[in-house]
Amino acid sequence: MNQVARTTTAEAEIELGSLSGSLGFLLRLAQVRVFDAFFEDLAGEGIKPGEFTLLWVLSLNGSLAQGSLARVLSIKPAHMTKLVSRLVKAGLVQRAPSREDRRVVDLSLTPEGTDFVARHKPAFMAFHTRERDLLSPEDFDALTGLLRRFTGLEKEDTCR
Amino acid sequence: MNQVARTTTAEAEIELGSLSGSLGFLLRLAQVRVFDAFFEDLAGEGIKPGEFTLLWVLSLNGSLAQGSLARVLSIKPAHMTKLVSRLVKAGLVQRAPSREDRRVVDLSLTPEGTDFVARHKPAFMAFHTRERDLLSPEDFDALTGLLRRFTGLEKEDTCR
DNA sequence: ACAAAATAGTTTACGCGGAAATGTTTTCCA
DNA sequence: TGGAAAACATTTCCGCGTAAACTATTTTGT
Repeated sequence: MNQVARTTTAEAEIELGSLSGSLGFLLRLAQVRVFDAFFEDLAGEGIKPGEFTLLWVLSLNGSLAQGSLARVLSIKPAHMTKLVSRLVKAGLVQRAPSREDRRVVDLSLTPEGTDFVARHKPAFMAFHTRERDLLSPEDFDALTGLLRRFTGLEKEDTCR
Repeated sequence: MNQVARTTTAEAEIELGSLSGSLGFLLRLAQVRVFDAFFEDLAGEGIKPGEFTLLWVLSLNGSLAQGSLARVLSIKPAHMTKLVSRLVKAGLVQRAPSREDRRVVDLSLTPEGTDFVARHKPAFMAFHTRERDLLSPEDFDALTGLLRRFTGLEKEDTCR
């Protein structure tokens, strides 16, 4: 677990120099913090962030090519194979060779996978609202907005 | 047919649902992006972010207890031991049992370590300025400011 | 048409990072 | 004071994630 800074006197005064303005360093610290919050909430559920994200996106899109999903989630192909294999073994996801291009593998949820997502959706949404509580509402919106722009996810208008 | 008819063109329109507002998801994407930028710049230098961060902080503080350094950088003790061992083996860092408390290990740079940091400081600073170019200046400052507050690194007020 | 290049996914081998258990030293307090 | 509890580092074991090499398909160039 992440120790709450039992800040001995010297520890608070450690000089970080330009590190404290480094985006990479700050992003890492922030991610560690969110990760801790995730497991505080969902430790007992047997869910891991990456796995549930994959199931979630599949549940929203029905069926997707494995490669497309990998690119959208910034998951490398090698890792994707293992991630999907785990979920297939768990009976939540099924692979099917695409009929249009026999190189690609189409992924979709099994009935069990659909049920799994439905069962855990409340905890997932609860975590999102809990994320918000780590900052003031306006700071949270500002932060996610900047991150969306930074990551190129600024697709604000859904096809309308 | 529905949205899946053509997976190649559908990639930009994959539905992410509440994921696109999830802080954890966005932080992960952002970190991947910064990580890529780091290796674009410093691939040939044989530097890895975590290792150089450790050397950097040591160079600014002279000597630190291993545990303090771990807490400040949010590195788990188990990982810290391995990280330090690598740097000791590389001749850049030296361990010394603390005189005051023989449980703690004090870390400091070797002369070679000091020289290493000095040699690579320009590339390190260049990467920081390059990080800034991934966003507009005001967005960058806003983002890092919010992250500092979020991570509890709010060392002082960002005089408003 | 057909060899060369490109693309999708898998396999293999390895490094990063963490949890739990261990050994040692220090602190606490009865 | 002496023994239990805590703190620090390390070791062992395991999962996450990537790079590089490989197989199988499709596309492309001539």
